[in-house]
Amino acid sequence: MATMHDVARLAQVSVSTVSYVLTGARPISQATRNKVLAAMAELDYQPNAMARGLASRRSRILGLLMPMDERGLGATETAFVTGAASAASAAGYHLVLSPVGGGDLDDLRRLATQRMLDGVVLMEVQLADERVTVLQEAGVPLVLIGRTGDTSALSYVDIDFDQTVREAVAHLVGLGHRRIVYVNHSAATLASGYGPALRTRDAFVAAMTGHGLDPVMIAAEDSAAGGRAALADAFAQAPELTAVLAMNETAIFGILGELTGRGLSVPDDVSVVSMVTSPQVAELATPALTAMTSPGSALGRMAIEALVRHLDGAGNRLHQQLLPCSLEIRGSTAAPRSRQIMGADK
Amino acid sequence: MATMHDVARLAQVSVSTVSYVLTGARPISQATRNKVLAAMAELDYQPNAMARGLASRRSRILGLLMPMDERGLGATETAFVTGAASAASAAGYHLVLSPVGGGDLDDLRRLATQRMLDGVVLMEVQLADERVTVLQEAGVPLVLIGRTGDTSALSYVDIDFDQTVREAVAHLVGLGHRRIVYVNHSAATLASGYGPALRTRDAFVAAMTGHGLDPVMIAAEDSAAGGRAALADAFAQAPELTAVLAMNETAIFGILGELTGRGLSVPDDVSVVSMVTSPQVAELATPALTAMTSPGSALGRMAIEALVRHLDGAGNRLHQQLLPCSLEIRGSTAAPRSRQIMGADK
DNA sequence: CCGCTTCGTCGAAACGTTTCGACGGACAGG
DNA sequence: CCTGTCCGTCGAAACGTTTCGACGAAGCGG
Repeated sequence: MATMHDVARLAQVSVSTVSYVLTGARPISQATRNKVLAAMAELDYQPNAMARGLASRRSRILGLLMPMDERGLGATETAFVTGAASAASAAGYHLVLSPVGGGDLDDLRRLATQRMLDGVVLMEVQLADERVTVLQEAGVPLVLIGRTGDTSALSYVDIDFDQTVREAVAHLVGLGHRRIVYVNHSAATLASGYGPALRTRDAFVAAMTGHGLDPVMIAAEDSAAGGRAALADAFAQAPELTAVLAMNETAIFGILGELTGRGLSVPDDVSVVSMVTSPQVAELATPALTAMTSPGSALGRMAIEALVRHLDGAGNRLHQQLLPCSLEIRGSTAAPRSRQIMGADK
Repeated sequence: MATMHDVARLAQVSVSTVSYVLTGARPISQATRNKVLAAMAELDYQPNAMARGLASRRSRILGLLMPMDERGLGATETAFVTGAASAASAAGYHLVLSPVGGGDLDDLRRLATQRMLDGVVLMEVQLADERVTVLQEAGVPLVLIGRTGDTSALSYVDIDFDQTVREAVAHLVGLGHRRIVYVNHSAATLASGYGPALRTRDAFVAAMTGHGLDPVMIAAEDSAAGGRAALADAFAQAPELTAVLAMNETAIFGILGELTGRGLSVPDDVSVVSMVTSPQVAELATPALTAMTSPGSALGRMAIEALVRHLDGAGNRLHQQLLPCSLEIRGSTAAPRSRQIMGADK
């Protein structure tokens, strides 16, 4: 393990000069720079991260805090992560993921307070999220993916659920559907203040009302069984439904199974649109699902970039940005066959 | 940010005494200890991780390196992670996940060589894995989840594929199945040296031969379409098949879809067993899949424990351990209906 | 009662960087 | 030719711990 001293000795310069070559904090002549670089290469020098962190009071490590429940990470979350990781690496930071479950708030506080993390990106934010409080108290720069209820003092990037839902509904209405059911997450999830569930609910009501239609929403457990039950509910509440819009990526497989079970075909009898879904998951179904694809990797990248800007630049401004999902039409949507449509364009 | 100096001053002891209270490296009288602890509490003291790491030359951070491809993390991988995280936290270490894709070997080398990680657990190991070489050269203690081809000098924990396959086959044979097809990962994956694919292939041949049966294996792409194609292949090679054993968690949905498409019912016409599958995924299908559930969280825990033992204890011994998946019988397996069975017990 | 361990504590030297003040020398303006 | 800037470099002091050697004070066997 060569140290800066070794490099300095070999290059016949002082230690501080080596440091300046590395950090660029002060100008160094090209000649000296080359000597130093040659010495570093010869010794295979690697700076010691701990010493650097201690002296500079910045670790150049960013944390991405992701709750890991037993359900696993969908492709959407994975895209966040890879987008964030490559952005961090481009900015000269390391990104570490920390699997903070619900219980380990203390662990989180310790991590934050030990000055090991320069900044943090928080995933899967609840409308009221204790983690945000803990981190703010610890004075750690913070960017959210998702939003708390009160966003006045927080930087975040999030999906534009409002526009996403509006586009999804517009697609179905454009095809001629009139009776559209929205399958959301479970009632418990809604009650717990899960932002996406709440925001899409409101957006759905708004979008449907805007078209002069009646919004029907069902809450479904995050499981195949939940999806089946939800579809039964849906037919009870709206027997003449011709389209389903589902937020619940897990339940959707149950919905499809139940549809088949009832002898209904997708998309001829019922059209299905899956919200905030990755292409990979959409392709799992038969037929492949028309879906609103989430801008996962872009969100991850933007979150990190905002954080880095906050750390490097003096700028204390908040970064608040929304990105809609993009509609990708696959095989699960079509014009409804039962009733002929009037007034629908195309 | 209070430092040790502040604590020492308040408690009227020397700095080193405070350090000994914290680390337990030398005995401290109960009276002094209490004074120090009181001072720490009063100042809300938190040790600085960087300074500690610099002075002690150990970061108390463990890395879990997981390749993040676009496919996302299944519940199995997630279980690894949570198991590992809780074990690390119990041992007084932090666990950070580093999403190392294929390309960033340099990034990995940097991370390892900057003495930021005390040790590393590697997931999804290939039979010939460059990452292992890089880390060994950097001198970072290493435990694998999975195995390389040559395991002579490596610590690892892995699934006991041999026994897992044997149990799965035994289950089907016990039900009376004779014509069993194994759907593995794709030919490309096999060629790339993906251990689980190769090991299960060999184990399947051995198990079937052991029962005096003919092993039929199909390679399937990791997609629903791949599964459908595989099933077509399977019927071409073994028209009278009554059971499918699938390693490919993604393809299995295509297999099920295709089965339904051909008017065959599960499990009455064809039994299906899914290998190395989490309960969550198994429940997605209709009917829920009989599956070999992977001991994910146990594997993660054991990997970390082995690593910590290696770091803390002087023991330089290798840790090599295999754990089988456990058979969980759900709705997708039953006795074959077409031919009556003779000689099958039960 | 004397020399020997053992126990609890202290002071100081690392650990490997960054960063600040200082200082020659080159260079420009007057 | 003198003075004031700027540029490139140096030396030394942090940064907040751990850890080592030392040293009094007990405790003990003889």
